Amino acid sequence: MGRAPCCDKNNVKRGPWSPEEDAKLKSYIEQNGTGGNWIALPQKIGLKRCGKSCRLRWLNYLRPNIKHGGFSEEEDRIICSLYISIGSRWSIIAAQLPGRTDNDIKNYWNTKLKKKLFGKQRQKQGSRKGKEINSISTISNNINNMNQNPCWPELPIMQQPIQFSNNDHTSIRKLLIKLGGKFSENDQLTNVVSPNSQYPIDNSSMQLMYQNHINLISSSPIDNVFNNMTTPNTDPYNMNGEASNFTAEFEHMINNHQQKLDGLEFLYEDDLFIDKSASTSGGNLDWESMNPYVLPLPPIIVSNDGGNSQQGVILQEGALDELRYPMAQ
DNA sequence: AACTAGTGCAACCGCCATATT
DNA sequence: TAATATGGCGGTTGCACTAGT
Repeated sequence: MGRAPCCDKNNVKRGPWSPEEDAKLKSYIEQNGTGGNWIALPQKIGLKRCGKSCRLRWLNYLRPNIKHGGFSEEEDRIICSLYISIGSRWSIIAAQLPGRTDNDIKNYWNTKLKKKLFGKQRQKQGSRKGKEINSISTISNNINNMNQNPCWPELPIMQQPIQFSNNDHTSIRKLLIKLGGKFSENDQLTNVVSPNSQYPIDNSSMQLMYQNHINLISSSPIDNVFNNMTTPNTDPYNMNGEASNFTAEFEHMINNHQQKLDGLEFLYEDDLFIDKSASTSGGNLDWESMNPYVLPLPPIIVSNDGGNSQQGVILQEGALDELRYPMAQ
């Protein structure tokens, strides 16, 4: 038993919007707002459209300050780095790109960026001995698998925001809540302390940690982003174990989630840096020991008192593991 | 000129989360 | 508290357009 449809599909118009419909919807919302009820809106203004369709049309096309097409190199970098970090959370990615809609970014990724990155990789692949990638569908299947079973630990908290302002953490907040977290009263990501209390951290530290990661990608031409993931690196870790090397992150991802990477061999050729044997022999590396090499693990409070005593991001018990080891869920 | 394959994008679908009754 | 309505999101589809043959 499915749910009743939100509208009578036989009595609503579908397909492309006419300029008249656009004008009706736009002028009504500009004058009256949405009224908080999209479903009722089309009847109010005499449109034979589903409320959801109206909402989509407004958000993706009619809303003021929408940018279409013409993605800049900088936007490319941001999209790629966030996609690599958090996967296909288009709404969160869109929140970092003013004027862009999630739909636009999704389309742009699916039609251009993905091919730009993975297509290049494919070209490289073709010139190598050994494994073959025969078709674009193999690649897209691989990407789909990655989406469904994200291979890397999800660390969205520190990685997402381009700017760590005090008043705009909406998307991060939503994601955290999705992951089981909750916010303290003042609703700010400040004064966050790790469970082991070794990293008291403030906003600027968070900013720095995040930028270390994001800059690794965003400082390079976009075409090099993927190369950074797979090109052998003679010094994958720096001596301080700082979280500044994307290759290390990728290695970690592969080492810890080998079983999830079936079919992704094109990402890690035999002659690359990865010691696969070490990864499959039951030696799941502990996150804490790996972490200094990989990514700045966001310090998180595990709440034992319902989150009343401290400011910051407070995760319910169990949510921490889900955050750190999503594959185990 | 006609056909085919590829591309880009708007719109739809279905699921899940949240709000309301 | 359960049922229902609505919002929001990511995945997918359909179609117009373009390029290649």
